[in-house]
Amino acid sequence: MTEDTPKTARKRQARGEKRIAELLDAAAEVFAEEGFKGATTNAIAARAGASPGTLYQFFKNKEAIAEALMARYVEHLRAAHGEALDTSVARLPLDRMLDRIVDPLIAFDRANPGFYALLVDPHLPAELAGAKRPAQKLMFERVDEILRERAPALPQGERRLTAEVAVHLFRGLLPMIMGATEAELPRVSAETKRALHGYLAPRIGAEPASD
Amino acid sequence: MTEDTPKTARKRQARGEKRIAELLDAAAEVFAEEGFKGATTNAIAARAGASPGTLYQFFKNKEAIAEALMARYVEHLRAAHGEALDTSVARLPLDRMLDRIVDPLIAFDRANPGFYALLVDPHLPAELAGAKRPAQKLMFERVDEILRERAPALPQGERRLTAEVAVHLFRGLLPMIMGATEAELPRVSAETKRALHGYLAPRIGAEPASD
Amino acid sequence: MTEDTPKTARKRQARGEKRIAELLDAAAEVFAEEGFKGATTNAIAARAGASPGTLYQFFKNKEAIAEALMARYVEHLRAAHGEALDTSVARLPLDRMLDRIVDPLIAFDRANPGFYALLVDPHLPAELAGAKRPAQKLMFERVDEILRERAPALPQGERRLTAEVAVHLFRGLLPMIMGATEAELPRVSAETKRALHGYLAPRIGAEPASD
Amino acid sequence: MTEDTPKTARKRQARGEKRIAELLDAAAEVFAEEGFKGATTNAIAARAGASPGTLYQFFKNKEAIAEALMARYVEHLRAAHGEALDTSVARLPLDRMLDRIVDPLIAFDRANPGFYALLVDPHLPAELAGAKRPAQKLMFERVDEILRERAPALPQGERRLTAEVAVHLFRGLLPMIMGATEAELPRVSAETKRALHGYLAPRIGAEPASD
DNA sequence: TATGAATGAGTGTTCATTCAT
DNA sequence: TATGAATGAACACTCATTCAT
Repeated sequence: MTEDTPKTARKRQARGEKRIAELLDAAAEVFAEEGFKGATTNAIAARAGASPGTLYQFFKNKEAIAEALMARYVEHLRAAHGEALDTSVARLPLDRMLDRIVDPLIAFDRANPGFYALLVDPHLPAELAGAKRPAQKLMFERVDEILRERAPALPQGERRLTAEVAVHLFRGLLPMIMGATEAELPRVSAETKRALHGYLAPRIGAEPASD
Repeated sequence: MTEDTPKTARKRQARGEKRIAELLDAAAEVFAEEGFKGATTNAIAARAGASPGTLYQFFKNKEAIAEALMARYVEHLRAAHGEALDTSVARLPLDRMLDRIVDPLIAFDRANPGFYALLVDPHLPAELAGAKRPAQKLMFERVDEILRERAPALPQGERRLTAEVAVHLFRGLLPMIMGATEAELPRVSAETKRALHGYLAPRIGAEPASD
Repeated sequence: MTEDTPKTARKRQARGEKRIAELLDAAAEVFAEEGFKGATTNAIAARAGASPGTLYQFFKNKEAIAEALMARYVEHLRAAHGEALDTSVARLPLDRMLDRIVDPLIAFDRANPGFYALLVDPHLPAELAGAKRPAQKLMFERVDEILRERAPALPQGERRLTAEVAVHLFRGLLPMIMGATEAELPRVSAETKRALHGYLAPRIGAEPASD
Repeated sequence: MTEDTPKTARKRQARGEKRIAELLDAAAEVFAEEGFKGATTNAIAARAGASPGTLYQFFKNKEAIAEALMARYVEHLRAAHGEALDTSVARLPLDRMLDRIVDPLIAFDRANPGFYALLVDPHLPAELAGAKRPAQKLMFERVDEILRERAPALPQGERRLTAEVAVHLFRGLLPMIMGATEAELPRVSAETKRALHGYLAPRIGAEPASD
């Protein structure tokens, strides 16, 4: 019998995906600690309790690991603050809206320091730089979409710039967010929202447009 | 005469310092392109038209190069927006004040991409991480000082937090600032100031306190 | 099965240990020819038909190679003139006793020029200097033990000094021993024993004490 | 005036020789501490308060330094226990003879650890190995000469072997001699003589042949 | 004569990746 | 699928030696 029975195949695939998940978890830790360049494929494999050979059974090379990891992050991000949210959020007062957007983002970033490590690294190899795009795009597009919903009169160019700047402002505060203790977090979180509020209010108003 | 004549000694020293400057220039370029970890001491030496041996005649190791480079940046920064500026700036309307602070900073960062590369890298070796401190401190303290001048009533804790957040907001926009073409720059610059204005105005007022 | 079958594991381990042995053999040769400092890790790897990477898979650094080599020598030495010998040897007439001790030592040293190279080098790095200790101690203690058996009346201090001097006398002749052709060896060997006999006889007698 | 006046020339030469002496002193120290391979020409120059360039003004290369140093040692050795000594010494009782030979040698070696460092190093570059020859030859020939004087009946072959072995026995004890504190020295010295006495007495007699 | 910057081949070591099992 | 030994091109750094001044 050279073919697997379906059951065996499924089991094998399941095992493979578990391995992949373990390897990505390990990679996230090592990237978070050492950065992409500083991370060693051997260290990643070891952290996952696997051998280098096993690592390369699942990933073509180091870049591919980071790509897959980024892809997983994007997926999680998308799942977390799902599509549904968007429209409703745009109708809230600005401060409530920011609560709804910023809090889960902060939670996600703090829960996933590997995400931050990759996102923030300005010297990823060219191929990988592309892999951050989806994450950045995801955040940018979510914000852009909300802005469109919220301020339909805003010209597209200005809206896109606003969205991009807003994302970058948040990114700028990430080091503080990541470095804060649990006790310090509320203040940092409040400042984050204050900053975004200060930037956005003049453009989109503190209150949603009345219909 | 076993001692150099002063003239000879001075010439030698001048040559040495010129070499150091060339090496730091080269290092700045390579760090900007590849990041600290990605930069190769051989590449730095080659870029400076020197041999690896020469590089190590002046710098103990790779970290020392980055440290010296950072020190030079800090010195330049300090020279550029000298002490004198501070007090006067605090009495301007907020938007004028931001012009006076933000424009030279943007100019400096764009002129010194190596500075940005080191400042932003979250995975520098421990020894080097300390070398960024003075630069960060310089920026933070300048802002803090201005805030104190501008809003003496602001409690210290809040003031320090505000200063730190402001610096981080600026840093967050640096990727856009660095990546902008000369044509795009005015818009990016304007957005930068808008963001800082939005964040600071509620705390320190758009107009200076009347005496 | 995520575990190796015992057989596979054993085979892999066997391969590893064979490699280690090959690398140590190569190291012994290169150390013998060039001394520790003069030996190149690349040369050692090449001599073993391996790549530098392989060498470093098994040894942390150059020192560790020499340490492992020394440990192997000590082990062989211990195995060669095993414990059993000691007591019996002490009851022989001095010249017969020296035959029993000196001949295998000469054979060992000539068979292991790398041992000599490390033992004799007075400028090993500090860590490594400690690794010679066991070998020196082994030889010293064997002699000390024999002396105690042979001349129980000899005060400990004198006995220890005698043992140490005897070992050094032998070591002093090692260059002649190592450099001798097979044809010259008997004369060198005879002189070695004569020298030791001349030094030891006055202290412990040419004949064993009669019970 | 393109020619130096004799006085100037002499002064210059004197200065040159002083420099050479300083450089050799420095070299002796560094060789003693680090061995020949471990010594750095830069370290030697620095220790002498000179620049590398100056060092190479006087010595063709690192080997030449060691050669010159060895030559100086040989000269000093020769001066210390001058020719005159020989004949008289051979007529003394063996223990008195050994006092006369061994004590100054011990003193010389302890005073010149650089000598020991070079003499003992088995891995000097080929060219340099030759430079030790004169020192070894000096010691060997002195002993050989004394033996001839003392025991004219001894066949040449045996005599030469005896001389060589005696020199090696002494060399073997050098590590103890060099490492001994001033307080320990008398015991070590006594053992040295005892060992040589034990080896030599059977061949040349404890008392000089009566005329 | 003296300096010290300059050189560049070479050292120990690392690490992404491959391969035999 | 998994292992871990094997590879070899790089890398940071050194040092004997040369050269411009």
